[in-house]
Amino acid sequence: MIRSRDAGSLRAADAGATVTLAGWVARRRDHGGVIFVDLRDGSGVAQVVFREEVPAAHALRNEFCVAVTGEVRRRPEGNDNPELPTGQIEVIAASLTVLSESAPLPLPVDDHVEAGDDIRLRYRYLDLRRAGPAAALRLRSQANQIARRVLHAHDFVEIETPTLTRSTPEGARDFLVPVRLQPGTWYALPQSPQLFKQLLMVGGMERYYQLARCYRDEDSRADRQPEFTQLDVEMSFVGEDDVMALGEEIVGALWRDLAGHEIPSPLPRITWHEALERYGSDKPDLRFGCELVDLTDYLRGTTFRVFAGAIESGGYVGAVVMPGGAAQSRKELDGWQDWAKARGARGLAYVVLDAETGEARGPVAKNLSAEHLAGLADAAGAKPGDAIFFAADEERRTAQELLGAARLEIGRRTKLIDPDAWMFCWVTDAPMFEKVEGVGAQGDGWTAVHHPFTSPTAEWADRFETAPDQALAYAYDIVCNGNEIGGGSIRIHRGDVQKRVFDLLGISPQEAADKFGFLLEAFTFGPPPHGGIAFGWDRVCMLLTGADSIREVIAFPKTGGGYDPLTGAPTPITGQQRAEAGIDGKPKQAAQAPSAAASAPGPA
RNA sequence: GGUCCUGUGGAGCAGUUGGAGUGCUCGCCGCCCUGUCAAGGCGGAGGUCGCGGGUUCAAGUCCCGUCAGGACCGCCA
Repeated sequence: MIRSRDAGSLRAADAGATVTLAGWVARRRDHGGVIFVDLRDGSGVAQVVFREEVPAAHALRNEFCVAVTGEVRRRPEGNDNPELPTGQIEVIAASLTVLSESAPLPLPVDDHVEAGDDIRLRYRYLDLRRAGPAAALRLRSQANQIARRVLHAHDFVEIETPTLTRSTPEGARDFLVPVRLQPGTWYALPQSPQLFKQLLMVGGMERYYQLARCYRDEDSRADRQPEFTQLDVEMSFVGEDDVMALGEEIVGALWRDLAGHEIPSPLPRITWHEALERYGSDKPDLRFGCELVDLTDYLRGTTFRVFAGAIESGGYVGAVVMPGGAAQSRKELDGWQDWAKARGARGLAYVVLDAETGEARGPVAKNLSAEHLAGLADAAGAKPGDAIFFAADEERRTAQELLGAARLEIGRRTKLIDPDAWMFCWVTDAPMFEKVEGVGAQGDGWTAVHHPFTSPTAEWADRFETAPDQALAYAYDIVCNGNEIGGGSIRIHRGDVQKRVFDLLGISPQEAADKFGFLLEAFTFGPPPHGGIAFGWDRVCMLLTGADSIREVIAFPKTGGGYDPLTGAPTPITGQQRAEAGIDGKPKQAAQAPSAAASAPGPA
């Protein structure tokens, strides 16, 4: 080793020791006759003192990579720096080796300066020399270890699955890879290891996990990248409660060790329908109240057309209260209309309650009857001085989600959200199916909310076809502070049930065989009941580090356009690459699952 | 595909009603400086105001387009 000690590990007890440190010049203070250099390595920072014996120190510049040998000394009286763990000591340099020089920096390596995202990503390796970004990656490493510790304690087996594979049934766009050896054919990068982990259950591995890289070709968000990581888990011979208990154990260990927070056990559970009713979201933020109020019955009979139209068509009118919202200016209240329109709503009706008299005012108030206005505050749970926002739609969920978004915005604007709080819950009993609008000749159909291998609940197993819009699944999401950090389900392991699900989804036996024949075939050989969960590992690490984007916990993230400013990927290819890659080749035969002919789904 | 915000020496920002590339902090270069710790002092270099077009006597500033980054909707568990 070039160094004998880590700079950040030095303490007063080390005084008198001769050490060799190696690291970077974080900062220098050149006084002419004496030069102080903050030497930074992976462990921290220590002050090195250069005097006339080491004149080369004058030439040091920021981020030069150096090795220094010298004696650790207690700092002179009054010169301690209580800000630094190493602030009681300094190293008196006897010799200096410049291991490599640094060009002038394109961005400051300085914890006090926040550079723009593009320049940080372009020079991510310099960004990572800063304490914050470095700590984020180190925390992620610890999170990985904690998860592995918990899972290995339960005899889980870490297994890698292919990334050059077939399309998986998650429903997003695939990234495709051309195959040179079979021109005209393509691998898909996995959107998750879903099918492989189920095959591993058929294979008797019983308990599988993997920190799996997943790929989805959809637009980025602060919490979405085209490639991301899941902690993927699957278990055999279990029910929902078993999977959720394990999930809680993992989350509990993470937050205990990395956030110093003890989560309640068991975590609260809320059904998917209740989450929408109360919070207007399938990933409710429980850090504050302001729950939605269903006013459909209360306002029945109103002549206000916006509400009456929704009610008469069997829809929903609801409200959310903004505490103190009556104090908003007309401009602010108009701003809510723009806010609502920006998310595709026609507007956001509101009533403000006079802070003194409680009288309801605002454009909507004129349209409501005296009786409806008189009881409105009580019905909505509002006080004088509050504002009440309404949403009405013939689709219950549409109106509720608008109110849910308004609720979050209220929480932010009125600072009702405690930034230090951790509020977890499970959202259970998700619907199995969601209606899809008919395309062309096809009428309306159904699509799987989770994926087509998700098991109906026992209650619905025999009759989900009778009311697909109401059928419930053994599917569960774990939510933290309004972020979905994981989700899973119990899978279908019976061929007859799987066939009925495909029938409802409009997937023909031929199509099922083409896409998933290998899985269906596997399920003819005694598949165990099984289920699992996958955590959005980037999001988990983002929350644990307090970052507001998963980019902060990814070593080399991409920009919103899928561009990597560091490597310049993606790039065009040469004509030769194109020819070799087989992109333009014609496949010899239509790609089929190997078992397509043998295993049209039938009773297992 | 859509909406919004941002783009000004290497970094982060300010730039008023349209009136000279003006300013601040840091960095960079040179000189000085023996106890600093986001050291200090003096001097200096460094600019296609993202790019293109338009309005105007005059554009960093107003308008249109475009590119890049960010946030969001659609999309995506």
